[in-house]
Amino acid sequence: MSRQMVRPGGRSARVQASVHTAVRELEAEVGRDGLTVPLIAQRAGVTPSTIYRRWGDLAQLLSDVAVERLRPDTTPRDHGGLETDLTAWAEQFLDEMASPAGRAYIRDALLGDPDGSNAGQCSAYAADQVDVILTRAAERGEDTPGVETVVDHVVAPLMYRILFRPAGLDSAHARELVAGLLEGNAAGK
Amino acid sequence: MSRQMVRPGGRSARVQASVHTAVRELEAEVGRDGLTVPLIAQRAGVTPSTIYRRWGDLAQLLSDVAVERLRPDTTPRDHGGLETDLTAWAEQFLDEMASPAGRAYIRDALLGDPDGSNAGQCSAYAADQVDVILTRAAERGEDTPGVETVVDHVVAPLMYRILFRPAGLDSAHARELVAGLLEGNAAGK
DNA sequence: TCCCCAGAAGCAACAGATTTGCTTTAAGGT
DNA sequence: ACCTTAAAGCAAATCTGTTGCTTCTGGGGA
Repeated sequence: MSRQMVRPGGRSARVQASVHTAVRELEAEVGRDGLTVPLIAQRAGVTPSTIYRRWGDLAQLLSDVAVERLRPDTTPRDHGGLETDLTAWAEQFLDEMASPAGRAYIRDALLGDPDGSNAGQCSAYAADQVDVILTRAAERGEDTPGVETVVDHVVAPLMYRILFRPAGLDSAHARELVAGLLEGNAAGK
Repeated sequence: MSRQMVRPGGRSARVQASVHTAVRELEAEVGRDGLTVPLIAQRAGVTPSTIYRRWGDLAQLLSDVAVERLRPDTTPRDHGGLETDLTAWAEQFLDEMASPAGRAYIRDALLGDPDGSNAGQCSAYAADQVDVILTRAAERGEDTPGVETVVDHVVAPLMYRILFRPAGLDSAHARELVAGLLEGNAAGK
């Protein structure tokens, strides 16, 4: 389980917040590679051992912060039709995730994640967004594929290329994936 | 570039070999999390600074070792038909990659890989295997999709789930992906 | 063949990161 | 208001990474 929910209202929460803030500020100031636990602790007004005890190590702390930053901040825009909605969403997803910053967050999220829960969270974010789009389409009466199908045929290929083949990845490919999905089998699962 | 090819015949090569061996042995003895650079150095009969200078840090060393272990050791078996070949390959791929050990190697390969070359190598291994299968099918006169299509619709979904959604992943899903690919559009790209 | 050079490895001292036992603080429940 | 307990602070001990300098090794040229 992520270390997010720890006595939501007390000192722990304050510490957690100040540590997360310190990470974000320092990342901007000294860069991703300049981050160290003692440095973060100092900025957060906390002792290093607090961080070590709560997060284990820098990797897990960064993983937590990365997941936060990967949380979508808006609901997918409604363009009036499934294909346009999905295409626009996929393009934006790719844009955000394939950027150097996005890649770094994904890596951090995966890296400090012994049990896979943070990675699962990221995947859930994407699945939720897709679900919103599909539900909307279904309400319009459109014939929609299942969330799993979209994840397999759109989200996964994009993420795979982001992680394993940094080159040759553009929004045209995102559009093709969506198009291929909808023409082939609009009624998957 | 991977740190593999360094003066293939001299002392460097011996050091590299003994370090890699030490990593594999120790991983078996103390477990993935018990590994440290000094420990590996001692076992390899080398000073820690040698490792730090050549590999930078533990993550990058592990990444190198992981890529080695992810290299397929056999050519995909020939079952006489595209669908059977692909299905069998996908099931085996999933088996190997989704195991705890496989997941750990993939993570290691991805994480200690600043420039993405090790990840690219892993992806290339899979693509090569798929290519062998497709080429064989084409020679039989079968109608085959392109390698990219197979990577997008079979390899990527499997890898995505392995990394982001450890649960609910079985060979049935691998079979479905292959079936979906071949029924939908046998002549992709 | 012998000698020289460049690239690696060894060594050792150092800086800083991590771990840990114990003490102190403060949320949350009664 | 009091108790319980999880979490934070503190400080000493330990271990990991870093660095300057020396020594070794193997390949190439005279």
